[in-house]
Amino acid sequence: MLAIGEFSRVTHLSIRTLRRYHEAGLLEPEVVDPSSGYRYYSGDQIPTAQVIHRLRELDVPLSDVERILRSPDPDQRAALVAEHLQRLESELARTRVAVSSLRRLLAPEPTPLQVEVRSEPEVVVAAVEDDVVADDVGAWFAGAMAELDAVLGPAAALAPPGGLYDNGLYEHGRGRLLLYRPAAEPPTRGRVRPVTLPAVELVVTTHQGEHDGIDVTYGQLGSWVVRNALTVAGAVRERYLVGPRDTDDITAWCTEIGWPVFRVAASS
Amino acid sequence: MLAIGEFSRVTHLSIRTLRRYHEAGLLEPEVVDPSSGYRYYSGDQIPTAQVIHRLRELDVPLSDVERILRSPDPDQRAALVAEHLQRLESELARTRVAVSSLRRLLAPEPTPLQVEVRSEPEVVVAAVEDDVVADDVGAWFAGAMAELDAVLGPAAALAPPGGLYDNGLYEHGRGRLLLYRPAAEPPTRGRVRPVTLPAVELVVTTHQGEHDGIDVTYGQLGSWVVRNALTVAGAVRERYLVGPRDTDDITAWCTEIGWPVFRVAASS
DNA sequence: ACTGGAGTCTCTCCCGGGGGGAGACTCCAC
DNA sequence: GTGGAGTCTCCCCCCGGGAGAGACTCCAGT
Repeated sequence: MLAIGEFSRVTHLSIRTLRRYHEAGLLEPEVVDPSSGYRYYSGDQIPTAQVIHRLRELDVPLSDVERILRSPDPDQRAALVAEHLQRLESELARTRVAVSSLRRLLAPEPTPLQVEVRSEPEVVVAAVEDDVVADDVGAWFAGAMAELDAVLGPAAALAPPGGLYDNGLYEHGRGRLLLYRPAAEPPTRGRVRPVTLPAVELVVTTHQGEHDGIDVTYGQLGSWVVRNALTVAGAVRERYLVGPRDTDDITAWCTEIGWPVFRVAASS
Repeated sequence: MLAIGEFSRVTHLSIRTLRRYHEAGLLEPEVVDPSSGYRYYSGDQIPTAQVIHRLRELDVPLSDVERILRSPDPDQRAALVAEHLQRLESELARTRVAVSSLRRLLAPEPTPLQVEVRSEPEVVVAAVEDDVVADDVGAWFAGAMAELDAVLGPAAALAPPGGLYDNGLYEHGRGRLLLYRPAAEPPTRGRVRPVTLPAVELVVTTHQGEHDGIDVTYGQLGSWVVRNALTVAGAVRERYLVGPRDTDDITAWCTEIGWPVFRVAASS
């Protein structure tokens, strides 16, 4: 039996942290003296403590650490760990994107922007629509696109798919998302419905390359809108002119961004 | 001039976050209506907001973001950013270490441990000693070793260097560190002083490979100590038998860990 | 048996970087 | 002039820890 101080020395976890892990039910001391409240750990708990330590170093939340420790099956445990390693990997990808677009932002000469103003007529499309939290956009998008493709079939590549992004998504972190594909006679199946996109006046530009860096382009388009004394009205529209379904060359991807505005007199 | 909502839409920063950035002095609105408190941003602030966004995605603390934005010289700015990228890289290294030792921990068959009990005589060494916070151990170690080498000269590789690690370092995150090199006549220069290491009874094992995974070995040694009903007494000792000064092959590194104990009757 | 010091307990407060929501005020178009 | 959208401030919550106060407990030495 080890008192908390000794256990701390052996595991390199601070006394405070050990107490917190006890409180969280993550690492219960083998014995707790009911009168004094002293915690006593057994030597067998050292490996467990170290696993927790490692997982925390990987920024695995305590709740997930608990799930991993509680799962009796080693295979299942390995799967949970692998899941987190995957999360780390996607974070790494995110970091890479941030670095590259930071470079782009700090570049002395900003890329000039091709902006066009266009009247978009009302159109009926096959769409999937949901209220989504900002963090889930990626997953939702993949699912919605898959469902659209499943319902419409892959043949209908006549016109590129697109999406509408409710502004609440950026302002409050959640909002309505709509993903659509043009279709002659939009069916109703699963989450797919016919939806009428209203006619709008759009300020349009295109974003080249990886989709993650797109908010830089959003910002440039926003600057343009401000300089031209316009006001944004309604959900942003994106159209995926060239995307993962078309090519594996990420740099060739091309996304059109359309911002609805009020009363456009003339384009520049 | 953009109200906060519009600015949020353009920059993809949430309204709340923009308010916080204002409060933190990071991104002051161009105009704040003194009567209503309404914030109004100019289009020129969009790039700044996006730079902040990117830096935050790289987990740069707000205080450092501010320093980066405030530094007028682009070169200096680039240097600050590069500094953070380096931090990211070292974090990545830390992650890799955690992953590998997690694998080691979850391995079904733990490596058997060679443990030895040894009486260490009193010895006088050339040492650097300081109170150090846990996070600074790496930097302190590098500095102290460099100073020892500078004072003693590289020739004195007769016996490997070593260190004493106060237990408070693990229990409370800070404590006394001592790094030494054996020397016939320890000089007094800079931070280097002659220090007498007291005689102790040591439970000793060795750790192969990268130093970062060493706490797993600490744990194994701790288990051994517990199983053999011993009590830890005093600061842990490490000796760097093979280290970065000897070889670039990290897997060949070899660190001896010695834990002082009370009253050892027999070894196992 | 007593005592002192080290060890441990619980408690509250703090940090950073956000999110949630209440309740009041303001802006603007009709 | 009015309603609804937009915005304000204020307070509480989240995580995973760290800091410190004040009281209690353990244990070795006398």
